[in-house]
Amino acid sequence: MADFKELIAGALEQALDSKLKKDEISALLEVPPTPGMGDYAFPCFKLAEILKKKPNKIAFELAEKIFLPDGIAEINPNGPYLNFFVAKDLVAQDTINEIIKQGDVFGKRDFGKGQKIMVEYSGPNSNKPLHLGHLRNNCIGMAISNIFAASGMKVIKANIVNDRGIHICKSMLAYKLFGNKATPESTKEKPDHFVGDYYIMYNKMVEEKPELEKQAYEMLQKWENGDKETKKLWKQMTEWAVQGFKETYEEFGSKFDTWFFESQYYNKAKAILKLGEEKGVFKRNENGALVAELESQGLPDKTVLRTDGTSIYITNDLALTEYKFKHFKLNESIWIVGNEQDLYFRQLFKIFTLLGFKWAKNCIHLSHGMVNLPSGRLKSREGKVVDADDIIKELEDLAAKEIKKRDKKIGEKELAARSRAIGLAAIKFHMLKVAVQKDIMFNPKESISFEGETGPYIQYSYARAKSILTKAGKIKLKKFGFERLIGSEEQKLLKLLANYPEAVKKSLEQLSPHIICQSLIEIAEAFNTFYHKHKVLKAGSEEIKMERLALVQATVQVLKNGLELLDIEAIEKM
RNA sequence: GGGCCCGUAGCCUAGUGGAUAGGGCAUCUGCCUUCUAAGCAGAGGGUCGCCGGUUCGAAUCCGGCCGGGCCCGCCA
Repeated sequence: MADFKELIAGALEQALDSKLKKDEISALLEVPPTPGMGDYAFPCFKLAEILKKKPNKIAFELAEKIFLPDGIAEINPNGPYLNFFVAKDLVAQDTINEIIKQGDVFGKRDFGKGQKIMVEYSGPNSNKPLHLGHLRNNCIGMAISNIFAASGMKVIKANIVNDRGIHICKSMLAYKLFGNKATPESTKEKPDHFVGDYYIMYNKMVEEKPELEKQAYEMLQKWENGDKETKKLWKQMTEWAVQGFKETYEEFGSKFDTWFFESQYYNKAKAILKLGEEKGVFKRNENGALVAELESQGLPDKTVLRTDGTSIYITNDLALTEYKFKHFKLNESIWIVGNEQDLYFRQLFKIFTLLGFKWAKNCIHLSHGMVNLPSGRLKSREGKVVDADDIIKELEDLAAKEIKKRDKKIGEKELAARSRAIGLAAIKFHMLKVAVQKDIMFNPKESISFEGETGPYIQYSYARAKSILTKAGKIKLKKFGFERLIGSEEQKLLKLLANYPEAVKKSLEQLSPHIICQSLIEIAEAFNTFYHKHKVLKAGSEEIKMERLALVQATVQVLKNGLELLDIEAIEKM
């Protein structure tokens, strides 16, 4: 694709007798607020400092002096800005040809080739089902994985199940006391919900019988000591929970290449703990617990091993992270975890640095905001959550209702597939369109709609465009000059399409999937405007029809590529 | 008390130094015998939390304050 920025920067460098270098100029170039002002603008404020002249005057003089490169149609000084108009037919030609030539890889690059990264996300606790917060986490995890992969990196998606600790013992205790050997099969319950119900039961019971808490801790002690009966119950309940998670992941589309279980790593930290003691990073405190001294690093100290020698959560991460880097030969590892754990990760990474691991600097915590309900914070202890399975079902049902309104004769199977695609698109886009660090308020009644800036809107635009191509039949794209796509609607759409790879690049650099969402919204809006203004199949001439079809085809391609990165299905019928 | 994050119309949100703060929801007005109206065109709605500073120029950078969230466990 012709790099107009490059062209302009080159011409400006020449006109400025290299007073500014090409890449400095390129960095200064911006896009004017309205298309009528031009395609690119060079602000002259920096030059005003260097040349000690008024920026308006500089812009004016530059316009006289500059040599117009091929592809630039017009140059126009506008106050302190020098505005450039690129040749419209060239924009169309370049953009469309490039998109159609690259097809599914348009927007992808290969600068990450040979690099390997692990994306750890989801991280459920084995005592209860997934909730709304996990859904946001899963959306970010999948999108970030896809965005990394689009840079050519090898991505390993990992899940860690927190299957060890007091929380699962609480579910176990309630089951032991009141379960009567029931099973998910016997009660016909989804197995993770089955386990979660006992957790809620425990928390209700413990208010009346505080001694249950002591019993739960005794159970944990038994578990730690390898008590056979306790382990057996634990194994059964963990299996139920994980089986349930897998069903939810399957339905939601979350994929994992590898699974870690805390119970398998928490006691493998001996070597790293010893190393830390030798290096003086970990010290015994007065009670005999092992503590990472971080005060001198501006962080609170962190206990890494209890007085009684048992592990806490970080003990697991210490062992597991070292294993990850060694075993998978990672270049980087990224944890997708909510911002409530910001301090925890700063401590963890600082410990790795102090221990002298050279990969310590390649650990990233992608911290995201919480999902809140109008009634306040999600509290799983009280069962006060929006359950993941419930919300998925609710949105799919809502989508099904909308589909049936429009298509009365739709078959059962087709309806199920389409409503799933649309329902999930609504959830995923809603979770991804907001900057990751922000908290989200989730109002089940109002938060998710199918209109406006939503997943279904993008899908709808795609389906509309695709339907034109289908109706057009087999088209043979001849070599066009595309001098018929110079109207403002076409040009706006073309520019947004051309800008899509930049959006993908930015979303990687800033670890921000919402930049891709924004790009797709703008493309869909521009396409719909174009759609209403111009008939494609009933165009005035065969030439116009073919050129417009090419534009539609390019739009279809970009929307499809973008939705794929967001893990949203592009569907041909709505 | 300390640390981190957030504050942009009734609600949600984009925008980290540049031109008139960009969208969406909701409200109001038009547009389906015309390639899918989950759409399009248009209207109204803003002290960019407040105060000060830096700058030719601040929603954006710095300082202070106010409001909200999270964290500061030998919990995860």
